[in-house]
Amino acid sequence: MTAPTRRERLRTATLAEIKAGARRLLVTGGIDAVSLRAIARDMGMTAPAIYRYFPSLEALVAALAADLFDELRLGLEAARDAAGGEPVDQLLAMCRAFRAWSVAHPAEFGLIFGAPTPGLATFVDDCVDPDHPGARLGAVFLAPMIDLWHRSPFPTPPVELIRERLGDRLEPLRLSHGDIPIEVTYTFLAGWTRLYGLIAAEVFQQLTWAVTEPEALFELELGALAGQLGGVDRPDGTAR
Amino acid sequence: MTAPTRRERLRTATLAEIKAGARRLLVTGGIDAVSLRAIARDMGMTAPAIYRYFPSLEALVAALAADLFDELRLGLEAARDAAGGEPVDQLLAMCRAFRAWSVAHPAEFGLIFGAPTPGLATFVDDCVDPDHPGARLGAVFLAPMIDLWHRSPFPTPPVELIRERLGDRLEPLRLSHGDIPIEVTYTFLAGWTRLYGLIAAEVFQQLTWAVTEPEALFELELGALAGQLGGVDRPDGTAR
DNA sequence: TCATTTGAGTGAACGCCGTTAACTATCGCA
DNA sequence: TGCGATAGTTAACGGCGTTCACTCAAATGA
Repeated sequence: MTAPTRRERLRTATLAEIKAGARRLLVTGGIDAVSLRAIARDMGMTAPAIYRYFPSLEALVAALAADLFDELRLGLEAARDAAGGEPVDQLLAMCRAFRAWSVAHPAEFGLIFGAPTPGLATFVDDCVDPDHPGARLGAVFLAPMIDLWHRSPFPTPPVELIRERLGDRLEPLRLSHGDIPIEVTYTFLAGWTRLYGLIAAEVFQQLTWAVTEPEALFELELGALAGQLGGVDRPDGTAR
Repeated sequence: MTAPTRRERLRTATLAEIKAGARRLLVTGGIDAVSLRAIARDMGMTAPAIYRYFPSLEALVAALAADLFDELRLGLEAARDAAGGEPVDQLLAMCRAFRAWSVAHPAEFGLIFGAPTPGLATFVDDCVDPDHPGARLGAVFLAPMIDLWHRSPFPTPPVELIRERLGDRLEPLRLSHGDIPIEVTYTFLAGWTRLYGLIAAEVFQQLTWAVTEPEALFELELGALAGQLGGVDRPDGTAR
C-alpha cells in the first residue's frame, strides 16, 4: 500500500469533480440535464476530456448511482448506530432516515430507485453479485430484523404458507445473504416493499392529489409496522 | 353536435398516429427514444409538422401519459365489473389487474408512476383538479372500499389517532372526492401505497437481488391485505 | 365559379447533445 | 536528456428540439 503518486492524486480529484458536477446538474435540472458537455463546461474543460475518466456518459451516471447508494447506506448505518441497541428502534430510525434522505434528495432517489434506464440496466442486471448496491442496502435492514427475530420472534403468516409460496424463489437473496429464517425473509420483503411504496409515492408525487404532508401518513404506517414487529405495546400502535 | 368535417377526421387520425408512434418508441427504446424526428420519420413526415398537433415534445408525452392513465383505468374498471358484486372481490381483482398491466407495460408504468420529469411537472401539479388522472384512478379503488365499509366495517387504528395525525392533511382528497369516513381514507391510503410499492418495486427491478417471480410475493401480500379488510376468514390469510 | 383564407407540411438553420479521431503538450521516470 | 504515458485540445459526424420562411392543397364565401 504505497502512497498515491501526484498523478494519481490529481486523477482522483478530477474524477470526484466530474461526479460532483454531474450530481449538481442532476439536482438542478433532472437526469436529462446531466451531459458531458455541461459538466466539462462547468469545469472549464471540453467534453472529450471526460472520456479519459469514464468510457461513456452512461458509465458516469452508473458510477454516480453507486456513490449515491453508498451515501444512503452510510446514512442509514449512522442512524442505526445512533438509535441504541434495540433492533426495533434501529429499524424505525433507519426507516425515518431513509425517508428523510429521499425527500431531501428526490432527483438522486429517482436515479437509484426509479425506472431503470435501458442503458443503465447493466447496473442492475448483475443481481447475483452479493456486492450489488441493492443487496448491500437490504442487508442494513435485514441484520437488525434477524437480530430482533432471535430476541423475540414476531408474528408472521404460517411458515408452511410462506415456504410454499416463496420458498423456491428466494435464491438471489440466499446467494447474497445466506440462509435466513423464512419468516424473517417474508417480513423483510413485505416491510421493504411497504417502505419503498410509501417513500416512492411521496417522492414521485403520487400522493399530491390525496394528501398534503405525506410524512403524517408515513409516521402512521411506521407505527403500524412497529406494532406488527411487536416492538411497541401501546394500544394505539404508535411508534416511539 | 355536428358531424366532423373531413379535415377534422384527418386531423384526429394523424393525432392518433403520432401518439401511437410515440408509444411504440417508448416501449421499444425507453422514454429517451421518444423523439419528434423519430416519430415523424416513422410516419413519412418531417419533425416540424408535429408542431401542428402538439406545441412541444413535452406536451406530446403529457398527452400520451393521459391516454395511458385512461387505458389503465378502463382496464381496472373492466376487471372490477367482471369480479361480481362483492367489494373485496372487486378490490382484489383490480389489484391483480393493476399489477398485470404494469408488468406487461413497464415503460408505460414508468412514465406515469415514475419520477416526474421536471418539465412534465405541470402534468402532475394541478393536483387540486378532481379530474386529475391520479384522482380518477384512485376513485376506482376508493368506491368499492367505501362500499365495503358500509356493508361491514373493517378494523382500523383508533379513529382519534387517525384524525389527529391525518385530519388536516386530507384537503386534496376531500376536494376531489368529498367527505369520506376517515378510517376508510386511512385504509385506502395505506393500501394504495402498499400496492404501489409492490408493483413499482417489481417493475423498477428493485427486487431482483432478493426474489425471482415477485408475483408470489404480490399474492402473499394481497392475501394479507384481504385478511385486513376482513374479506376472508381463512386462518392462513390466503386470498380467494 | 373564382378569389381568398386557412391549415398541413417542407427545408434550412441554430444551438444543443454523445462520441470518435487526430493531434499536442506536459508530467514522470529511466 | 530523452521517451513513453497521460491529459487535454480541436474538428467533425449524426441526432436532437425548435423556429422561421415558404409552398401547396383544401375549405370557404361572395
